[in-house]
Amino acid sequence: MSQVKPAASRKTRIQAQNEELILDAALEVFSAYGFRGTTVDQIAVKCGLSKPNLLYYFRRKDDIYTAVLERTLAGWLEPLRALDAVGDPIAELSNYISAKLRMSRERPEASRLFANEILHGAPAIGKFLKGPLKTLVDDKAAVIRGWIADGRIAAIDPYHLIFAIWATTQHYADFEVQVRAILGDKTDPAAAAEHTLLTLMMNGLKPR
Amino acid sequence: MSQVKPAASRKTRIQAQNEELILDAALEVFSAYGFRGTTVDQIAVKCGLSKPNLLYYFRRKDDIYTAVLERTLAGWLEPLRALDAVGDPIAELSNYISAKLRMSRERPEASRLFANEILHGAPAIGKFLKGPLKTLVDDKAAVIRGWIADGRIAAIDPYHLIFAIWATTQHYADFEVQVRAILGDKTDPAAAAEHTLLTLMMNGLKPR
DNA sequence: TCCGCTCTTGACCATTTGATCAAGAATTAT
DNA sequence: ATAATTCTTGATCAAATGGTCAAGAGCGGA
Repeated sequence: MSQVKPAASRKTRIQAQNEELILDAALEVFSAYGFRGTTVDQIAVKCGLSKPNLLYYFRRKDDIYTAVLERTLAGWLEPLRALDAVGDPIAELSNYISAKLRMSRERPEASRLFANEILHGAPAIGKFLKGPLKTLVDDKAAVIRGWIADGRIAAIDPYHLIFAIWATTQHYADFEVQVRAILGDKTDPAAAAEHTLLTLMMNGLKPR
Repeated sequence: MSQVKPAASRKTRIQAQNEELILDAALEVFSAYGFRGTTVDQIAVKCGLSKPNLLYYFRRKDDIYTAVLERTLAGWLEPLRALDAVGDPIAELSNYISAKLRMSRERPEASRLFANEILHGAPAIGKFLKGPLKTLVDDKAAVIRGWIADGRIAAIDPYHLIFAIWATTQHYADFEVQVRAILGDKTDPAAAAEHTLLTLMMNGLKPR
């Protein structure tokens, strides 16, 4: 009786290593094809493991999916968390927009993974949306409302402002093929996008 | 030799009727579950036909999908087409935003269908994006550029302005569950959303 | 009414795919 | 070294699913 729960013991080196391999591959595949559109075998091939081996680490396809979501979720909200009530409103919001645009450019798969999940009714992260996410947004909406009360930015519904920022920034990841189709993938649209969005929103937020 | 191509003859009453039934059902199911996530049987059940009967009208699942896309595509760009170079810029753009928001509210399935298609690389409408859509957007971008040249609105990249409008308005359809999770589905967010977006953008577009 | 065409469906097929399992290979701890 | 544990995989299964087919039911025009 050395241990009450040996099953929950520390992870092996190989375990940690392979789980990371799997989750990296899974993010790519799930974000590209969605949950139903992805086969376990695709993930296995992408990370160089056999299908049964992959299922040794994650018993069900579903487990891989939720694991990827959870791992990605953690960092996703960081920029919003950083929105500081004490800072200058325009600078804070500009920073937030820039950070979100950067994430769209650097981690488009993460954005697409969430987009797909939510688009299909958020079967796996529905509770997260109504819980932690709502809490965070409520919190930051209060911050923005404070700025409005102080007359530092225009009077605008904070929730819809946040939605507008999410929508415009994530658009460049989620709808990338459309953006490329229209802009003709000559230049990286990132710079122009950032300038345009910041101009539009910051100008739009200036107090009356 | 009465007819050279009898195969391409007029549609039967039953044919027209059932094809509509099928496409209506298919829009609902495809928009909710995506292409791979949808089974032919789901569509058949939803419209009350047997699976083989459904496949009598559309030989392959793919055919149903593209038919739905095409039928929906037609009306989708109407609001943008209506953007009139002769009208008042602020009024024209406000109308456009309002129209897009209305579509998000009244036909969210259509929005989600496209969102899913584009999110997954637009395998079925890629050519449409690079062709007709790009042409239309180029055209309207020129209109907006004209307004800017005349000093009637602020100098903003027209393409990214259009993207911003698409993103913010379609967000309410594509990410509906998230919006509801955060707002708590007590009230229809439509009114507040419209007011916020119009304020933000029109204020943001006022000439320097 | 009768004939040809359209429409409908139960049964069936082949493939894909998530998941299992037993047996062997590799690692780790003692 | 060697026993115990962890990893790995070929073979295999059952269910789901896109699609076919032949035969019968229904409809419309002459």
